[in-house]
Amino acid sequence: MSAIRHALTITREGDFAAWYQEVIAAADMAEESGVRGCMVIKPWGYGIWERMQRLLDTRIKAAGVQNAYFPLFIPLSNFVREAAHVEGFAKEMAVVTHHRLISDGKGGLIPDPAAKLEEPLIVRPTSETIIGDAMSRWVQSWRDLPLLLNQWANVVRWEMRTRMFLRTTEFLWQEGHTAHDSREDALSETMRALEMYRAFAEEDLSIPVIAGEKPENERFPGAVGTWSIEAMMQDGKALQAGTSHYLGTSFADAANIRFQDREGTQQLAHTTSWGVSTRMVGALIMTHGDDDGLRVPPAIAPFQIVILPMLRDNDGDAALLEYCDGLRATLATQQALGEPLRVLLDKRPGKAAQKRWDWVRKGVPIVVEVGARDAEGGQVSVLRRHRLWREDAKSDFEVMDKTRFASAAAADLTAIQRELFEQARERRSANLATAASFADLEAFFADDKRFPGWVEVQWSKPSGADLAPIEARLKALKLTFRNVPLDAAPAAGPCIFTGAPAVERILVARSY
RNA sequence: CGGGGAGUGGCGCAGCCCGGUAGCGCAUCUGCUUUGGGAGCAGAGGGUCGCAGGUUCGAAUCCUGUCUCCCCGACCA
Repeated sequence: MSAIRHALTITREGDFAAWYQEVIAAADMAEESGVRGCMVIKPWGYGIWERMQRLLDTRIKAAGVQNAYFPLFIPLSNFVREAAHVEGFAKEMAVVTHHRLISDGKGGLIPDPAAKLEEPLIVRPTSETIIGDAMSRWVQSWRDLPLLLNQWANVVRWEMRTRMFLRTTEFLWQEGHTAHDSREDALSETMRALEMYRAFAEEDLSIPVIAGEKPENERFPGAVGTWSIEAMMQDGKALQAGTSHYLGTSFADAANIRFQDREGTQQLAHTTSWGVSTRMVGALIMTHGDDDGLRVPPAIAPFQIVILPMLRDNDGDAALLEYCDGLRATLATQQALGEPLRVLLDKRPGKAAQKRWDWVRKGVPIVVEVGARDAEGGQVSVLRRHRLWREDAKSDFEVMDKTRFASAAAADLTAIQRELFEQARERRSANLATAASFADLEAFFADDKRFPGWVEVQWSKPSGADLAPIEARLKALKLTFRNVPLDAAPAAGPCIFTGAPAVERILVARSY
């Protein structure tokens, strides 16, 4: 092999946005649907989402949260009750106004004026209000609390600008909604969900994240406090990958979620909500993808190992397949990362080389090629996706004893899971800086060619009208506040914006 | 929603300015030869040119409207 011939035509370095789209197409994850901002999620993309669902759902249930399902449609009057919430979502709402179509006389269909709804229904952009409505009926006594619910659902937000997986008009997510008898308990649940997301991102997806509190201007509409996990993409931008909100009592007030406490007095419940969406798939692509396509961490790979027989369309194929199936059966009895190995024996007709590159682009962690020579020698040729092209080209395949491979596979996958995390974490560490002054911050982001990492600054945390000018100064640099890391060092010295004594350290970055 | 770009077989594109009944590469199918780092040759199939109107003898091409995608802003999981 002379020159490296990458599986994609666009590199991350060349055009990151175009590269992102090429990965989605090349890994066969999703495609446009013809409806504005809506995508068809194809089996490989959906398979990854299903793995995310399974692992996160396990964590959710382990915390004592129960799944339920609430309607897609929310009566307008129900939605309208929490003022700040409405203000935040009103401009991106899909509305159902009719329940029947009639012919327009020209071969088309139009809404039937006679079938206009008494009250419009909105398509949920999030379910605080309708779940709050149910909670108001389900919560009567302090004994009914905490009420811990979650739903897996689709939601619709009519965003101006869409990008596959990152911001689609319709997206899939889970939304946790809980009600508690005290602020402390609700806050504790908010933080529990945040920590759950951190562990999910880092342990299951190998995506390093920084968990912290959002500043006031980045809060969820109607929330008292919003926390997020932020991940650094390979172009240096930040992606908010999950959020957890403490909603105080305002949503309970709007939905009338009240309970009688131990003393017999009526109290408003304290509620929380928290969510993670299909945006995580985008985070996965931009964290682990390379110039050969996607790389999927073993914990969420629909297939962790693909066995690829080098079929020759001759009499030897039967024996080769038998050899491969033996390997598959051996692997299937083993466990890695707490679950049985997911192994595919790719028997499809077609050229083996073509199939190999298909799996490379999809990012299967381990591709095991088995040819006649391997079978005769009791061997296999192992390609580890995350190390492709890393060394001299010939060594991408490791020829090893079949039995030895089978017995080491589980540990191998566990190691890959960790290595992907380490690679991403090292990249992030190398691009995290601090700025002692606003001038430093400006200087850091002045060079557009430079990799735009994240910068931690100290600030005095002004609010309301005092926060707006700071936001504007950041916006001029295309920057936003990300969050105040939970583990940030204490502030000391002046605020870089106001010069007043700083109260905390906050991350600033370009973002999606 | 503003500013720019683009929609032509599955994918990537040419043709459009200067209207005359659609072409190239890849992919697919067939045959032969190949076969362990993306095979070669030969042949074949596949498109009402995003959609709707209009102009014209005739529209992928000109005009109007509209939908969708991409980039830059404003909005956001």
